[in-house]
Amino acid sequence: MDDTPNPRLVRVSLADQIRDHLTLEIAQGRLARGTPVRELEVARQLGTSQTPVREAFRQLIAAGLLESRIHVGTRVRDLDEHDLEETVPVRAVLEGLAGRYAAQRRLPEPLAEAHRAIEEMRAIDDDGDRLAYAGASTRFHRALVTAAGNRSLLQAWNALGIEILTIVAMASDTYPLSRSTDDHAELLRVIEAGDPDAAAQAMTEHQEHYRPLTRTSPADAGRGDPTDKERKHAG
Amino acid sequence: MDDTPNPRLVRVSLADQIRDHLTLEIAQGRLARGTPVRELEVARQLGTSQTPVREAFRQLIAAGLLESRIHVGTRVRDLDEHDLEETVPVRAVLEGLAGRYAAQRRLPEPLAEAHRAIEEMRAIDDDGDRLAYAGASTRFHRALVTAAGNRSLLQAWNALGIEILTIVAMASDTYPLSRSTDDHAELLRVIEAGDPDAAAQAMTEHQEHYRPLTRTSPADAGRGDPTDKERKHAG
DNA sequence: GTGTCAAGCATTATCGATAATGGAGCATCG
DNA sequence: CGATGCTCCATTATCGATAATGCTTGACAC
Repeated sequence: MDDTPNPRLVRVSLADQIRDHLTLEIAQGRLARGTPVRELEVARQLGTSQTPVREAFRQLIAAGLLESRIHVGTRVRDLDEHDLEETVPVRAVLEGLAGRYAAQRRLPEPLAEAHRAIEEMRAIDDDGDRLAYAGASTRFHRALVTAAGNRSLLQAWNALGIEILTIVAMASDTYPLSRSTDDHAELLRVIEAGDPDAAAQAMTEHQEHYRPLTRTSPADAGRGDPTDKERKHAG
Repeated sequence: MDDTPNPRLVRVSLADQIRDHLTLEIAQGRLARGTPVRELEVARQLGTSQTPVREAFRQLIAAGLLESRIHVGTRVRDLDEHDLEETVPVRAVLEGLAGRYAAQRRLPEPLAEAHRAIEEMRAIDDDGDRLAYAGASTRFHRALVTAAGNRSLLQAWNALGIEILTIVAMASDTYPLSRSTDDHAELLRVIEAGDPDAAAQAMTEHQEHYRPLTRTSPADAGRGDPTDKERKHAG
């Protein structure tokens, strides 16, 4: 029923592998924005048939990394800082809600998974594998959203395609990893302390860390984004 | 780029038709909870091949209406009141955020679409086609979320599978339609008035209307759901 | 010069068939 | 008797091929 099972146990389908492959191609710039991607062409390159490629495309379209017009073609979406930043207020309200529930319920399994993710983060140096770090970070956040024990919440959060956005963001930025790990550990501590209001606030404010990460052009700073105002309402 | 294009213009794929067909079968009780549904069997019944059925299954799994175990089988998920009620706080925070943005931006197109949806609602009597009403209601809410002008927000909201849940909920309940239409019209009025705080609050509180709709067993009332507390934080 | 139409083309959408997988039940071993 | 391994079966996952569609281009009429 959980549509995001433990990746260490499942994740065998060709579709998922193809999705991850394309994600990396895009994140690391080998597939430029606007480039057309054709199902059959990708299938040929990767030695599969069209079917799993098609499923991968669907996932990437849902995540906003590709765009497609019916019977015309699919291409790499022009994903800019604005797109990444747009997710911040949405994550803020969703994860704020998740923090509140998580602190109330403190489900052992997801919290244990969050701890494991942090261990994984700690094992990566500041100049270590940023890609692996992105994966651990995503796993941490997903664990906390899972800890809320609300299926719909997880569903909405999953739809944001955080893995993919995190990979895209981390592929180009240089946020200090060790500090990020400390931030995450603190977050988990607050949740485990069990104060829902504090947890909600901490989770919401944590999103602030991701904002500068997605802002590479100073021009973006002045845009009239109502996020800050929203944030105080989000938890 | 909008992954929810105007249904009056597109919506031709077999996959979507199959998805809607199965949704109705489930909502109207012809497919009971726990019933196994097989890709090839559905394909045979509907006179298509496995491929579009497969895509429909994916959508329904994402929406929580089906559940599937790899290489084992897919069946109708046991969707109870709790599942429906679970979506309420998530919708509350998302639509609260949407209301805030919508009031700030007041994008003409989505708001016009919201007005059209209300006209469609008004055209349906209290004892009219509840299914058509469910569609109009969903279109209204989607229009408002679209009016927020935040792609990620729409993405997360879409993932909740509101169409489907609304159909499921309305298939069995008897909420007075005319009153519901008035509620929606008032919501739109507040947004068009342009006060972000008021709009956010109105949207969030509107979810309260859906709560009793999903509560058929009094036993649910006492469950320790933190939603009420959350609501005041959600906008 | 501009609008309209049709044919060709690129691409996705769908199809029917085959391969691969996990589970259930039976036989066998300890 | 209980545990273990094997075989068969149901079902999904994948495949290769074909059908259908929307766009583009160029001819042609006005």
